Amino acid sequence: MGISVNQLETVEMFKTLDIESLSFLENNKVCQSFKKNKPLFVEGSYPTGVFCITKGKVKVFTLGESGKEQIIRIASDGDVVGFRAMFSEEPYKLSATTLEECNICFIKISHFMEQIHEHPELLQAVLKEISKESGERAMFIKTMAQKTVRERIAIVLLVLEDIYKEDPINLSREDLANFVGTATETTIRILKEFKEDELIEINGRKIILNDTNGMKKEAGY
Amino acid sequence: MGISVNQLETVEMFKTLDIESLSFLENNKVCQSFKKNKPLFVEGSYPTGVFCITKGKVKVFTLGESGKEQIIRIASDGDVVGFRAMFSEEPYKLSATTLEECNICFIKISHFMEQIHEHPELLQAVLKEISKESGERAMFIKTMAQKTVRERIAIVLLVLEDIYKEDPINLSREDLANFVGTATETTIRILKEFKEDELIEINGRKIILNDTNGMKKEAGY
DNA sequence: CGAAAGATTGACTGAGTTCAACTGAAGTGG
DNA sequence: CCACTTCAGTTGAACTCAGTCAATCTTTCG
Repeated sequence: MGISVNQLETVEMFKTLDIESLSFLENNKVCQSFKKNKPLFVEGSYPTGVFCITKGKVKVFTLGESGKEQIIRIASDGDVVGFRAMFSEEPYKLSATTLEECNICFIKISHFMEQIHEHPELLQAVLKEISKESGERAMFIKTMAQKTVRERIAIVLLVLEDIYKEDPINLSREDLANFVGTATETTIRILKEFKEDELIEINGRKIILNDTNGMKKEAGY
Repeated sequence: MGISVNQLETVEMFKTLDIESLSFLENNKVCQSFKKNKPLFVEGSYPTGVFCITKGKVKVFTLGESGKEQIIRIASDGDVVGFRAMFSEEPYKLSATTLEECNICFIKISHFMEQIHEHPELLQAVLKEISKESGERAMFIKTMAQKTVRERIAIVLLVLEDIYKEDPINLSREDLANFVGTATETTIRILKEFKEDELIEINGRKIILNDTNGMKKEAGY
């Protein structure tokens, strides 16, 4: 834990900030290393600040009555999580947990809001981010309602490819299933088919996409 | 069509505005009466302004490949639709169509943005609105992924009860199905069961909720 | 009044869930 | 370092919820 410099530069949402306000945030952040499977925040509690991921992956999810997680988003380096609840003035509707070891900078609400009020371009960036998010979620609703499980698995693999970039996709089968919105067993069965069709390679829990175009066909676009 | 006064007072999002900026919007709005089934905007096109509903209901939806609509929201008197795309600087991801005869005030982007920049409280209200929307959509994703069709129909009926208030719910079976994310036939069958269990009354296409608590049980809360 | 659209019902089918058993990998403590 | 536990991953089989198709009935509206 501690204060360190020049970590927020990589944060997408802060790209539009001038040096002055960026360094204000830099000076007021608290950076911390998180082990795997550590919660950043839990649905129902109230936000105290925002989390900027500088290294690692975080799952953002919500629990159903049965205790089953629905993953809404996998956040990665350069992403900010937990800012939505700040502006809706509600408790968190979602929880966030690290998927691997992470470096995360925490910025207190008061400091973040201070910069927002002084720097309209940050507000603009936040508004744009939340607007995009809301639009993507509408599309996700449609996907859930209209696509088969097979198509949804293909879609999620394509989304994850973007997030994991060069690296193989590295999620438990259960997390994968909870992102797709299906049973773990179904996920495993369909992954096996994709492997047999040479769309992916499987090394233990790691998945490598071999044929992005083929996968897009599976996704039904 | 034409200009008329004091219509925007009923718009929830403008409640925080002072008289001065409200009257600016009043003076720059264009009010229009829309017949049933008229599109306000279509996904893929670019926003030119926002739509304030002063009378009537509007469905906000997106089309799947098969041509099936997924309804994301039913907007009503006092709601503003079509502002999300303005801030994400993208084309519309959703379409909006009137469900009945509507009175709708249109405010051009330039006028809306002008007020936003001059009146931070409007920006605050917009940000809050979009944040809430995004949170609700995350919950909707979970509902789609984890709830049975029967539960989802109950949930949608409860949502619609809030929107239609005193009036009976008045949607086609197809629209209802497209909100729930299911087939029309399934919707009809389950509505019949709810009627037999005396949770609802059915008069043609109109539905009256008799037993809100019973319906909440069906919704699984 | 007649046509067209929307609502309803029945029969059938199949995608995906659930349950149960088994395998393999990864820790963990003696 | 190995035996033991534990958890993730995998496979099989049975079952069921919900979708599809087709026919019919009802309402709406020109």
